[in-house]
Amino acid sequence: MGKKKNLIETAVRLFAEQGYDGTTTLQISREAGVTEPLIYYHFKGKEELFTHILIEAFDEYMGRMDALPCETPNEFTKIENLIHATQQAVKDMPRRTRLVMSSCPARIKDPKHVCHDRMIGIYEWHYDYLTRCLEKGIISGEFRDVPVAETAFVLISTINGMSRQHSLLDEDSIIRTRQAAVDFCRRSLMAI
Amino acid sequence: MGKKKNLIETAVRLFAEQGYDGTTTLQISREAGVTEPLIYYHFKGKEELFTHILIEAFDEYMGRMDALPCETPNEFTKIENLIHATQQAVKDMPRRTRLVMSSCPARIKDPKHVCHDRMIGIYEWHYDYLTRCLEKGIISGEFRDVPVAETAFVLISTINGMSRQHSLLDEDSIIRTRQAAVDFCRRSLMAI
Amino acid sequence: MGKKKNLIETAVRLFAEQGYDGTTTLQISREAGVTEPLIYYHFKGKEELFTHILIEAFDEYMGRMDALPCETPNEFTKIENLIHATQQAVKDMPRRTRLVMSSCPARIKDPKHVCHDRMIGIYEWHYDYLTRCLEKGIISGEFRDVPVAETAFVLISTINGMSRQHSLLDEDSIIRTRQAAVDFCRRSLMAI
Amino acid sequence: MGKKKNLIETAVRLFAEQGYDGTTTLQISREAGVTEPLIYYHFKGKEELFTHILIEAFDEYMGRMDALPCETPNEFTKIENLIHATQQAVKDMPRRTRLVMSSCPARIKDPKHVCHDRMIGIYEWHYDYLTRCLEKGIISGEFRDVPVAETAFVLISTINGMSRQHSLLDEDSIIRTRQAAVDFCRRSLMAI
DNA sequence: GATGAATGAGTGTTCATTCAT
DNA sequence: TATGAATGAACACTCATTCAT
Repeated sequence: MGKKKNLIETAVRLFAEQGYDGTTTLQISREAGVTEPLIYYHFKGKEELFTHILIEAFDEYMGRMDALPCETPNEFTKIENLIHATQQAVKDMPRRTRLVMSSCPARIKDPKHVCHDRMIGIYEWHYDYLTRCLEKGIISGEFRDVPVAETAFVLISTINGMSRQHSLLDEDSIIRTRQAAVDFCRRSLMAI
Repeated sequence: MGKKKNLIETAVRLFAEQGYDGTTTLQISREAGVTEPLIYYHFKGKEELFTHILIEAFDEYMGRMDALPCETPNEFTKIENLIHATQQAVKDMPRRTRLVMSSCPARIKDPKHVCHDRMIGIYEWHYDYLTRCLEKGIISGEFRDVPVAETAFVLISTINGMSRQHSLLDEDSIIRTRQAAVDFCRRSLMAI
Repeated sequence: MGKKKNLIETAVRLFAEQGYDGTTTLQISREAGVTEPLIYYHFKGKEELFTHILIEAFDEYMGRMDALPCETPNEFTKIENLIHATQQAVKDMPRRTRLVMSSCPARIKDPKHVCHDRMIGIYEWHYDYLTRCLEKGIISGEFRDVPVAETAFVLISTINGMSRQHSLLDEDSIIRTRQAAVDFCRRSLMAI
Repeated sequence: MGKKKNLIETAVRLFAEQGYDGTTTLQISREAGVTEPLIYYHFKGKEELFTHILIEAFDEYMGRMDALPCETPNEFTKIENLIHATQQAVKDMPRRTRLVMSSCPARIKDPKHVCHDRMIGIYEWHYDYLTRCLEKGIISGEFRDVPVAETAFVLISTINGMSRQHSLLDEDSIIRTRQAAVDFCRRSLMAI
C-alpha cells in the first residue's frame, strides 16, 4: 500500500494550503492515515520532505518547459506555447505549482538552499526564452520594436500573475481567459 | 519613545520576510528592542497584531486607489494611472504591499476573517475599475473590441505579477519596466 | 468615592467564587472599575489584599462568637446559640464565611502564615466552647453521658457542613433546617 | 514503568493539596519524574487530566455507595452503613475524596462541565437514600416523627463535615469519632 | 516497515508587579 | 490618589524529533 505516496500527497496539499511553517508533521501524518515516525523513516525530517516535494515539482515544471518545441513557424507561437504550457501546468498540478510559485521565496531566499538554484533557474529560463523570442521576432519584422528586457519582464509578470489567480476562475473561464491572454499579447507585439 | 510604532514596523518587516507562521513573537519583540509582553499590552495577541497591520495596509492601498482621478481625457489614461498607482504603492511600502498581496490568501481564506472582505473588495474594485474602462473605451472606439471580463482579468494578473516581482528590479529598471507595461497595454488595447 | 472599598468587595466576591489562584489582579481591578496599580497603592500585593480580607473575616466571625452570652439558663441553650450564630454569620456574609471555611486550608497550611493561628484558633474556640458545654451538661444531668471529645467533633462537623451547604437552600428552608438541626442535637443530647 | 499512573497519582496529590489553579503542569511532571509533554501525550491538557481524576474518584465513590446492602434488619442500620461507608471512603482514598468534596464546587459550577451531573448526582443520591430511610423508619415506628427533608439535610451536613475534617484526627480517634457519630444520630432518631 | 511512548527546545500568552507621571 | 506603559518570570501547551520494539 502506498503509504509513502499518501504521505507525500497529503504533505503537498497541506504545504500548499497552509505554508511550510503552518503545517505540522502531526497534521500531515494524521491526514495521511499514518503515524508521525513514518515521516522519519522515509525522510530525514520535515525539511527534507518539503525539499523532496519542491524538487519534484520544480523538475516536473521544467520538464514541461523543456518539452516545448524549438522549431515553430514563427516566434509568437513560442510565446503562445509558453502561455499554454504554464497554464496547463497550473491546471494539472495546481498545488505543486502553487508551492513552486508562492511558498518558495519565503523559504528559499537562502542561496545555500538546495532549491535556490532551481528557483533562480526557472526565472532565468523564462527570461531567456522570452528574450530570445522577442529579439528574433523583432529582427525578422514579426514583432514591433519593443524594449526586449522590459517587455520580457512584463510577459513573465502576466504569466505568473495568471498562474497565481488561477483558482479564481471556473473551468470555462480558464480557457477563455487563456485565449484572451494570448490575444492580448499578440495584439501588443505583432507588427501591424 | 514610540515603542508601539517600533513594534509594528518590526512586525511588518518580519511578517513580510518570513510569513506569519515563520515569525515568532519573541523575535518581533527582540528585534524591536522591547519585551514580549508589550505585544500583549498593545494587541490582543499575535493574530491581532498581524490583522492590525493588514487592515492598515489594505486601507492605505485602497486610499490610494480611491484617490485616482475620475475624470480623464480618455479611458486608457485610467489604465495608465492604475498601473502607476499600484507600482508606486509597491515602491512606497513594499513590505506592506507584499503582505497584502502574498501572505494574505493563506491566512484570510476563512470568510469570517476580518480582512476577508477587504481582500475580496480590492480584487473586485480592480475588476470593476478595469471593466468599466474597457467597456467605455470599446463603445467610444478608443479601444479595440476585446472580451471585457477576460481582458480585465489579464490586466489584473499583469499588475499583480509586476507587484510581486518588483523586488527583482533595481531603481532604474523599475521606471523603464513600468513604462514598458503601459506601452504593452496601450499597443494591445488602442484601436489602430 | 470608595474605590478602596469597591476593590475589597470585588476581591471578596472573586476570591470566594474562584479561589485565590483562580483570581487575577487584572480581573479584580477591572470588575471593581479601577486600574491594576491601585491595588498596589492600597496593599503590598495580591497576597496582602487576600490576607487583609481573611483577617477581617476571621475577626468579624470571632467577634460574633465572643458576643455569645456566657450566662444561659442551661447548657443546651449555649449549643443552640452557637448554631444560630454560625448560621447567621453565613447568612450575613456568605462570601466571607465561605473564604474562612473553604479556601483557607489550601493557602494557610503554612504555620508561618499570618492567618494560620486565627484558623487554628477558630477551630479550638469551637472545640473548647462545645467541650465545656458538654462536660457541664453531663455533670449537671442535663445531657446524657456522651463521649465529650468525640461528640464535640461531631457537632463541629455538623455546623461546618451546614455552613458549607448553605447555598443549596432557599430563604424558607434555611430557617426550617436550622431549627431541625437544633432539634436533632437536642434529642440526641438531652437526658430523657 | 507505569509513567502514566505515576503522573496521575502525583496529580491527585498536588490537586488535593494545592487546588487546580495552584498546581502547575511543570510541578506535576517534575514530581512524577517525567517531562511535561508527557501530560499532553496522555491527556488533552491540564483540564482533562483533572477531569479524568475527578470522574474516576466520583465513580469509585458512587461504586461504594451502590454496594451498600438494600436489605437491612432496620432503617437505622442503613444510616449506620452510610456513615461507615463514607468514612471508609475518606480513609481509603483521602485525597480523591477531598477533591470530590472540596475542590469541585469551585470548578464544576458550570452546568456544562462533564462532572457537574456527577456532583449533583452524589448529593441527590445521599438525599434520596436518607429521605427514604427516614420515611420508612417513621412509618414503621422505628424513628421518631422528625421533619424528613430537613433532617436529611442535617445528616448530609454531618457526614460531609466529618469527611472534610477527617485529616484533623489520628488513627484511633477516627474509629471512636465514627462510633460517636453513629450513636449521636441513633439517640436523636430512634423512638424511645 | 511501522508504531507507542517519550522528550528538549521553544511557542504564544498571562501573571503579579513596578515605574514615571 | 490614580494611571498608562512596561517587564521578569512563569504558564499551559506544541513542535520536530528520537528510540525501543
